[in-house]
Amino acid sequence: MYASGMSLSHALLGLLAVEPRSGYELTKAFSAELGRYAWQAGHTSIYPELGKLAERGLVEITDEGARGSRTYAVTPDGYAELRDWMLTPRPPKVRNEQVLRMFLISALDPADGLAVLRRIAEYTEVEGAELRRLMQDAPSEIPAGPDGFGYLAAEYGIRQYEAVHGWARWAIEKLEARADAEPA
Amino acid sequence: MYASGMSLSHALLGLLAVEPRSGYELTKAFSAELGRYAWQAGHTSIYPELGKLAERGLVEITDEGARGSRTYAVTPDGYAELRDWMLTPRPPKVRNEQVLRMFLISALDPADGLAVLRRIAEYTEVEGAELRRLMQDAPSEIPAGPDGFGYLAAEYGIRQYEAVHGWARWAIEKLEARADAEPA
DNA sequence: TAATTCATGTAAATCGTTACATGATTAT
DNA sequence: ATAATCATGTAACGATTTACATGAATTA
Repeated sequence: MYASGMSLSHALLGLLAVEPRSGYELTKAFSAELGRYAWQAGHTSIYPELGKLAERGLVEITDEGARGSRTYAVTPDGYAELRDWMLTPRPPKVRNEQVLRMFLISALDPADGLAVLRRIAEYTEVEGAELRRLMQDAPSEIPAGPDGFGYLAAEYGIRQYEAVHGWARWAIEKLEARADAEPA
Repeated sequence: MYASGMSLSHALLGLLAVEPRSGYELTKAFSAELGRYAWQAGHTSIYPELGKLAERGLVEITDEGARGSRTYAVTPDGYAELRDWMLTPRPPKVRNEQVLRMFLISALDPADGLAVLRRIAEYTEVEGAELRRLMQDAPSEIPAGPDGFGYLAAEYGIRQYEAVHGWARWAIEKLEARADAEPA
């Protein structure tokens, strides 16, 4: 039933399964951690997709508030669809510009490659430190309800930045060693 | 000039900057590490994109071989475009189903969430071990030329798997602690 | 009252995937 | 001979982005 480009629908089902929200609030979620590490989407794809999910009975409008806002929640069918997608392994599909740049570093001449690596090492350090600072004030257990989401995500981000930072430093060392060995 | 969904063109420029190749060989590169961690693409998008890059003078055909195969190489303009893309920071765009699943774990009930996490912990261990085994036979310096590419990529993959594995084990512990604290 | 934020939408263009299609060369 | 691999392409459909558009409620 599902073609494979359709993860937006599952992202929406997942967010709504955590907590009912409006299209506007969903849009904000995508511009936070979710969009940063996992899946990005703008309101122009979110609103039509909510309509399709509602047509298929996977979400429903549970509340209408000020300024025409509509709160959506997952239906039992929607939760079943989400659960199936989460538990069924599928061949992973990836599209990450940042990682693409890392892979293409060896296509540049060494000086340019080093410049790119140094920038990566720097921003991963800055961003990682910021996330770590945020997590210090957080509780030591996964919060129940909606906040558990951000908790898992933040820790993922920290470890992600640390890994990329370590890799960049490793690559810089390797590249510098090669530059020393074969001088231009 | 460039709209932002256009990283395929830069992936192609990068691969061709490392080494001239045919569309068929480029397609194979995308089904290896590149497609696994950074950017996936099939031959049906690669061939038309090569045509467009050639029209714009960023790549050129340098050889035609058996079975109608055409070898492409980057032109100086193409290298300039690649360099600019590599060195100019842009807001990152991410789309990764695997990571999306990780983020949505707290949307499932704890038993399902644990099942997903355990699968993640397992496959990251298996895949990481396999890559590490491959890297043991590799030289201790970045190989010059085309092989440098795979070297950087493999090390990236190893660190990536380790990071996700560590995160999954951390999350499993946290979830189990919560399950103990608030029994159903 | 002016600016900002909240809140939703449509249309055109671009991009990507799936399905379909063809034929040459090499290995068994 | 047959199967597998090499090598390229097109067309239809689906997904995504960019640009355009509107208006209500809140804050300064």
